Amino acid sequence: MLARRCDVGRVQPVIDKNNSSEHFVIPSSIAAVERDTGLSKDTLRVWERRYGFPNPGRDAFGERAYPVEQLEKLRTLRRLIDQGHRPGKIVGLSMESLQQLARLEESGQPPVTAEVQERRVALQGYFELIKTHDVPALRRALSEATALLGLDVFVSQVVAPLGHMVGEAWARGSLEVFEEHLYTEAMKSVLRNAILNLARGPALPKVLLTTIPNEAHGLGILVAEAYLTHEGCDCRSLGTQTPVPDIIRAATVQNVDLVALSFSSCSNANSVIDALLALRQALPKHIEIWAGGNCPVLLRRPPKDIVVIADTSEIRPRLQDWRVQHAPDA
Amino acid sequence: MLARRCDVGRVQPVIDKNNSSEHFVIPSSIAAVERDTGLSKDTLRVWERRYGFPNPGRDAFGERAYPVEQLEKLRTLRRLIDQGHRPGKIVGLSMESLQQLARLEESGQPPVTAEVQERRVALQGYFELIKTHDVPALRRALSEATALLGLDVFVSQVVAPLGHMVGEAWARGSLEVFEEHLYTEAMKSVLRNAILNLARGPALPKVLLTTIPNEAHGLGILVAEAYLTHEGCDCRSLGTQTPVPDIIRAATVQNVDLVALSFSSCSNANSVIDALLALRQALPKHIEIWAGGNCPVLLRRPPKDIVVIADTSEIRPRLQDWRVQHAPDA
DNA sequence: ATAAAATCGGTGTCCAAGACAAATATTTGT
DNA sequence: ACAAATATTTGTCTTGGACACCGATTTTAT
Repeated sequence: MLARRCDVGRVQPVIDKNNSSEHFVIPSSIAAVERDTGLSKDTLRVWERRYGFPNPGRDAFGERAYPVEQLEKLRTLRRLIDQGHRPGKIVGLSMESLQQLARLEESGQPPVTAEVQERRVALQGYFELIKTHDVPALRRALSEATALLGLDVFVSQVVAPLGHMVGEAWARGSLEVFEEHLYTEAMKSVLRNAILNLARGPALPKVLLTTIPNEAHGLGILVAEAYLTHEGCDCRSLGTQTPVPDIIRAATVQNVDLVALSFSSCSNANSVIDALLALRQALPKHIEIWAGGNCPVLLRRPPKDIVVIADTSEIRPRLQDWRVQHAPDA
Repeated sequence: MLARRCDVGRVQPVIDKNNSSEHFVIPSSIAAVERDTGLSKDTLRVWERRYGFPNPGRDAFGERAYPVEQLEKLRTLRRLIDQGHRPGKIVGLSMESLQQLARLEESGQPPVTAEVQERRVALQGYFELIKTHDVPALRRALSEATALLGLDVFVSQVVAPLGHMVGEAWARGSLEVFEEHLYTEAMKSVLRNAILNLARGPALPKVLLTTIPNEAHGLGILVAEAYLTHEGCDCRSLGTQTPVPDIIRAATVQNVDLVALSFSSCSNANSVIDALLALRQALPKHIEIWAGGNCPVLLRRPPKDIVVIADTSEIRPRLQDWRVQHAPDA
């Protein structure tokens, strides 16, 4: 009887900090590390070769076995790299240095306008609801704010800055990933509700919204849908992660005027431009492609004939442009 | 000046079927094929080596360039393999044979009970709304059905069989992927609304719901959340794609009684058991782990100490078990 | 002085061919 | 007929090399 991979190897005794009772922690395979960090197997191997980190042990079958500490450091590295740091400069640093580095980032670019300043207290309140994991209360509070401010103001003065706060807190490690998930769920719920309550007018343009595979963050397209619906557009969302050929089919069959895609900062840069090029290439000229989200590569090398939306405030003028350009002349 | 990868190579002239004007179709890189088919780069290369398919050309840099037809065939193959076919038996077949094979599958296992039979007409109606892409009407129809039948009956007699119909239609190619996305979005919207309208009781057990990374299908956890909330549980959803370490933290910090995960048929088998083992290993014994969804590997080799939910009808008795087992004795 | 072009180290992805554990199918033995 | 042993299939992991692309600096041209 052969030993099974899950039975032997990759097991190290570790003392639990909380209850001090001994238990075992299974080091992760390279596939699991890829899954949990978003770093490709190729990248993990080439870092090991070049920088000496990660430095995984080997299980009984000679395959890489990453201890939990290294997985944690890799996750921190990923965050910092998404923020603009270069791998070669930071992989050698200790975990403490990395956390310090993340903290420094904090006071970088404060996206605070005068109006936002006024809402600081409210935002802080939402943030504390996130930290206490009280999703129903958060949802209620956000929902009230929507009703009070109106959808467009809510988006620009609450969703955007709160997203910034959450992103920053996450980047410097003071907000757990699952807490960010809780926030995202609450916000999505509120936005969806707001969209449903709007009168759905068949006004132009007809918009298709989605994200490409590997881009799991769906908050962006919801914000866009909320804004566009509020402006009277005819929105159709495919949800997240639609394969590129299917985006093409949907846009063609449904005869939409523009395709709106959202990209987060954790999206793979090559994947983003590749998908945008393929889309632009396959779709007829008269269908516009809008790409939004806080994805660095969109600003650094914006592909030809793609409308890049760097901020929600750009949506309205862009929409005006479109409507002027496609004014009734038939 | 060096030629850039996106400028040269990988371009083939093709005649457009619709307007017969010539345009160019860019063959896909191996990364794009992985993105759009879900087949790993390793798998794509090893299939090529063993079976001679796919048989991509090479671009100006010697890298694989997959024509669209091959990408389409790969997507069909993926569908059939998810259905239980073996790669070696079907990769050599022509596209026509594959489609025929998919059609044969259709009359396989009809999951029709007497009650379901009664609802056939209604289900057919929903299906036609999907095919006409009328999402608002679909949402309205489904919403009415929820109110009429009650959430539990709606789940078992509408969501489940309709999901089957959609899955089958998709498998035999008579439903586009984007149409499945439209259906999913509408259903999610209806379920979310239904959940919000339920009184949120703080009754036990406290449940954490999510999916692992690489598992994008969020309908499963929504169905579970609807059912469990209807049964009075205290549900907290993290949305989709939470990294395993963060599921562990969320479950620990929020002190939940059980973690419910959903897996679709397209989820990678190794990833599934790996994640479940890691979770079971890291979480204390008193936290139950439930794994649901139509993922074949869950039934074939259910991991130790994991509760496998093969059908929504199993949720209620399982919940009973839990409540009996954890009856107030303190 | 300012803009465009060439240079250069850093970085991720791709390639090849081999190895092998685990999953599945088939044969053998009782 | 059914269980155990054997054979085949299949996906993932391995190593080490190659190179296109990115960002920044330096050089050249206007």
